Order: sequence, then structure tokens, then C-alpha cells
Amino acid sequence: MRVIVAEDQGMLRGALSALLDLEDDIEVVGQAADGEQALRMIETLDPDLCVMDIEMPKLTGLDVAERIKEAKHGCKVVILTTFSRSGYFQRAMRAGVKGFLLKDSPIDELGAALRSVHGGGRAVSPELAMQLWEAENPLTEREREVLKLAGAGLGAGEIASRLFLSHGTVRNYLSEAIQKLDAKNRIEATLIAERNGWLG
Amino acid sequence: MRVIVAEDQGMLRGALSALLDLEDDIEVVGQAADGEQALRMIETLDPDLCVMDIEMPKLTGLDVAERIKEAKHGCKVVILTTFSRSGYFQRAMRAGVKGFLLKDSPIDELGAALRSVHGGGRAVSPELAMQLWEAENPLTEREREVLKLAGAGLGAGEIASRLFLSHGTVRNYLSEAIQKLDAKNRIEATLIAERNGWLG
DNA sequence: GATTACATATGACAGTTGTCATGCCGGGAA
DNA sequence: TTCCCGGCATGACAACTGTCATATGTAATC
Repeated sequence: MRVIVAEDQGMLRGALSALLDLEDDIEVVGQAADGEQALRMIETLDPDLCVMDIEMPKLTGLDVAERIKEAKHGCKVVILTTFSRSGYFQRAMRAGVKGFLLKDSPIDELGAALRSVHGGGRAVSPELAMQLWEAENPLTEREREVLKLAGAGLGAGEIASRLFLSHGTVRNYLSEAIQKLDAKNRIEATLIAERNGWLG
Repeated sequence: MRVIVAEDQGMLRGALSALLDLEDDIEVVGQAADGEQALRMIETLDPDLCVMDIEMPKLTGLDVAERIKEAKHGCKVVILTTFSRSGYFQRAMRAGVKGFLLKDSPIDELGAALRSVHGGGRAVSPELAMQLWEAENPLTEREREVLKLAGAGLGAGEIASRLFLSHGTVRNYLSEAIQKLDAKNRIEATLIAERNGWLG
């Protein structure tokens, strides 16, 4: 099978590519260091599979997966990520991702997952299977935007002018987010939202 | 040369170990998933080198490096980390670390670095060499403690009772930290301190 | 057509946060 | 020993934050 490896961390990308290439039935035809590059490679090289990190520059792995699905491209996606955030997993499933592994798993699982997915199956790290039933993102679009900026250290006034809202509205959104997430203040709220993948 | 790989992320640990083991002159004699395990392996297996991540459970790679130095153990350390935080690099140098690579570098550099260090040399990612002259941590011990807790979402009152300080003192420390780091508020201050490795 | 969810806004209030002046104590450097 | 630094504290003040009641408009849903 012809595979692309998309991962921004050079060492891991190189190591995985080299190891996968050693397998008789796997050929690594491209390596991408960010989402845009991955997308271009998938279009031009038409691989069977793509091993993809989520947190990459320019386009996240989930963005890429969604575009592949829209374009009805046959390339199957196996997500390989550090974090078991429920938001990520749910979004990946909706994007038609076939495999979802944690970077914490042993490497053997990667080859196994690729073969399983290539054969039409699925492959999901056992730690993640249960997350299908976990909480959905309770935040609205606006609440997310506001919370993201608050997490970057901006005050209500600054957030307001960036989003062309009134300063009171911003505080209302923050207050709602804080309550929805059962936090004490904006700091805890961003922590919680982040941990669940609700801001990405 | 006999090498130990200490890295908490299973996939990277496995991949690096497998690749290094393919080299004729390198033998991976142990793999550790956290700092304590790494320390024990170094004591029992007496390897020539240890490839070590910084951010690991229980003991960080820098903690381990410092203990190795104290114990005057001959094992040389090559740090392999995601972040080019000046605080990390400076602390590593003081701990007698011989190699410091970013996980962003290509893998070939790892083998090269190990050989160089084993031969008595040093190996430092070029992006990092200049950091020797960068800003030292301007925060005092107390300011760091307080800032860490503030970053976890605690308010002044809570921080005060955890550290057995008055609530006013906590706010003084936070105020000082905010000014030293040239931030607008505690949120930005934690972001800046974190980015520079001044909280770890 | 009524209900519900979201985006938006205002004004008021209490509580938290950031700043500053000022003070005390102990340890180390000049 | 005197002076400064760090740790610790207080009180006061302005600014920011979190909450609430209340209001309008626009979709979607029932």
C-alpha cells in the first residue's frame, strides 16, 4: 500500500516513515510537515492511506480529513495524535476517519492499523472507543471564539474590539461559558475547554 | 555503544529505539517511559548514553540529568525535546548535558549526535546555540509558585491558603511577576513564563 | 403561530484583580 | 555594620470580571 506520513515533528515523522518503509507491504510515498502540504500530496500522489497528526501548522489533521471527505477522495485517513480529547475524536468520526491512534500506543499498532484500514476495516485505540458516548461540546461558536481570545490573555475590551462586539456582550459570553463548563473563572474555563478539544 | 531511550510517548520511544538498534554501532539496552524508570535503568544497566525527553512523568529529563551528575555516573545524556525554551537549555547545560536536540530535527541528527557525544564531543541543535545568551529567569521562587497556581485557574484567595500566605501578598507577587514579564494580566504572564521554561 | 436557541445589547452590582505606598524582619554583601 | 534584597504583610484605589435582569432580532423547529 502507498502511504503518506503527515506529522509536524521532524523526528517522529522521519522515524515513522523509515520504519513503515521497512515493511514489505508498505511504501511511504511522501512526508508532509503541515496540513497544506499533506493535502497537496494526497491530491498529486493519490496514496491509499495517510497517517496524520492533528495539531499541525496551517491546517490541522482534522481540517485535512474533512476536505478529503468533501472532495470524495479515496485516500483513507488514520489519525495519530497525542491527546485523547473527546472533541477531536468525535469530529474525526464525522469526517469519516477510519483509524484513530494515540501516540502513546506501541508502534506495532500503527502497522496493524494501516493494514486493517486498508482492508476496509477500522482501527481505534481502545482508550478512545468509549469516548463516543462522552459529552458533546456545549459551547456555541461565539463562546468558543471569545474563550480562545481570553485564554490568550486578552481582556474583555480587547476581545470586544477584535470581534466587533460590545464589551458587555463579551462578558456575557464569558460568563455563560464559565457556567457551562462549571469553572470558577475564565482561566479554568479555557483549561477545561482545551482539555476536551472544544476550542480546536 | 550501549544506549537507553527515555521518552514517555510510546510511539516515538518505540520508533527511535527500533531505528537506533538497526545501526551497527548502537545497541538499545533499555527503554524507559518515565524519569524514575530511566534513573533505575541507568544505575542497573550502566549504559554509555541516554537519550532523554524533558517532559516526562515523575521525574523530568532535567531532574534525571542532575541526579546523574551528582552521582558522578559516567552515563552521558542527550536531551531530546519539543520545546526550545531557554530555561530548559540553560538548566541542561548546568547539569552537564552533552547533547541537546529538538524533536523537530531530522532523525539522522540523532545518530550523529550520539556518536559525537560518545566520542567526547557535544551536539546542540543550531537553533539553540544562541540561547546561551538569552534572558535568565527573572522570577523569584515565590513568584513562580504563585504564578503556577494562578495559571491553573486558582484565585488569589485559594493560592493564599495553599501557600499559607495572606491574600494581599499573593496579589503583590502576581503584580510583580506581571510587570517583570511585561504582561497585561496573570494569564499573559503564565503564557510568557511557560513559553520560556521558567515554571518547570 | 408559538416556542426555542442564538447573537446581540444595556445597566447595575458585588467581587476580584492589579497597582502603589509603606512597613517589618532576616540574611548576605560591601 | 550598614545597606539592599527577598519574603511577608496591610490598606487604599481604580480597573476589570462575573452575574443577573432585561430587551431585541433572526433563524429553526414544532
